[in-house]
Amino acid sequence: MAKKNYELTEGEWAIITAVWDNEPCAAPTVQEELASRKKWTYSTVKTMMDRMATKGLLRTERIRNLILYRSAITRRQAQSGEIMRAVKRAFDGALTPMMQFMLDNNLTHEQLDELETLIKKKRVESAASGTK
Amino acid sequence: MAKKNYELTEGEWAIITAVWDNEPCAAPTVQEELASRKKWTYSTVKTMMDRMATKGLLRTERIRNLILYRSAITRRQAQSGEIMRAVKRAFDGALTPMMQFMLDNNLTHEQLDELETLIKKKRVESAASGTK
DNA sequence: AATATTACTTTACAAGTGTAGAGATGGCAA
DNA sequence: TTGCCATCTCTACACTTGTAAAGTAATATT
Repeated sequence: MAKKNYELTEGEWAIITAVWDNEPCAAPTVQEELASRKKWTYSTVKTMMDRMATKGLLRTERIRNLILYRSAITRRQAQSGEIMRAVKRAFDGALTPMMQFMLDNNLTHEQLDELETLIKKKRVESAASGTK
Repeated sequence: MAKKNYELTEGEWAIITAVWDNEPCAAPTVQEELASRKKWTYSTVKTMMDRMATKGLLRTERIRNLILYRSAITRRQAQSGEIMRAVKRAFDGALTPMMQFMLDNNLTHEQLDELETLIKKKRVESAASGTK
């Protein structure tokens, strides 16, 4: 398995999000789905989707006159890619400093509490099975 | 104050990092500094730096035949921008889910411990002053 | 002064991304 | 059968980013 680091553009995020939510789906569906947020014409959406298919972000299946698209990467993969990108560029690849930055700058009281709970639970879980 | 969300490209990150470390500095300095990692010619570096100045990422001061560059944004601002970018695209703007994702996917035991300590300390700090 | 060195300026080009018009095509309604 | 509608295909263009060569100007060296 390749474990590639996917870095999607703004537009690609918009599109693949719509695909995840409707998959498998045709280009017009995606265009309509996005119509509220993005004022993209059908042409625009279709072009982007085809480019994404070429890149391996989407897969296509042709059924008679219709082309069905599905995502070729999972939401998790894309999310992970986005995080990796940030950590690599802005924190020299080190995750803990990045999390620390987020703690210091972006979180409220309640979110801190929430997080602490999560960590506790996480620790218990990973203790219960031989985790890295 | 504008509170803009800065999104730097890969190349811009490389350059501004060198600037932060040498500021104020001239383009040749930056080029030499980066020479090990990036095999960019002077021309390339200079072009990028001038574009960055135009964009407001760097500021310049001309002293006779020399142009001195300084960063126009702080490392923190750039880091924050990178995080905001990720959270906006990949987590619909919600920070806690992003942190949870990082906890679940990217961290080791030790890092979890580390983080918990940080959170504890953070909580004490913010309790000690009327924080949001 | 003549030359070499250093730093700057101008110009260019390819790939990628956002954006879309215009035309082709297949299937359904009148 | 004749159009109309949905969908697809082709082509294009501007802007950004990475990349750099070539030329010019200022300074330093001999």
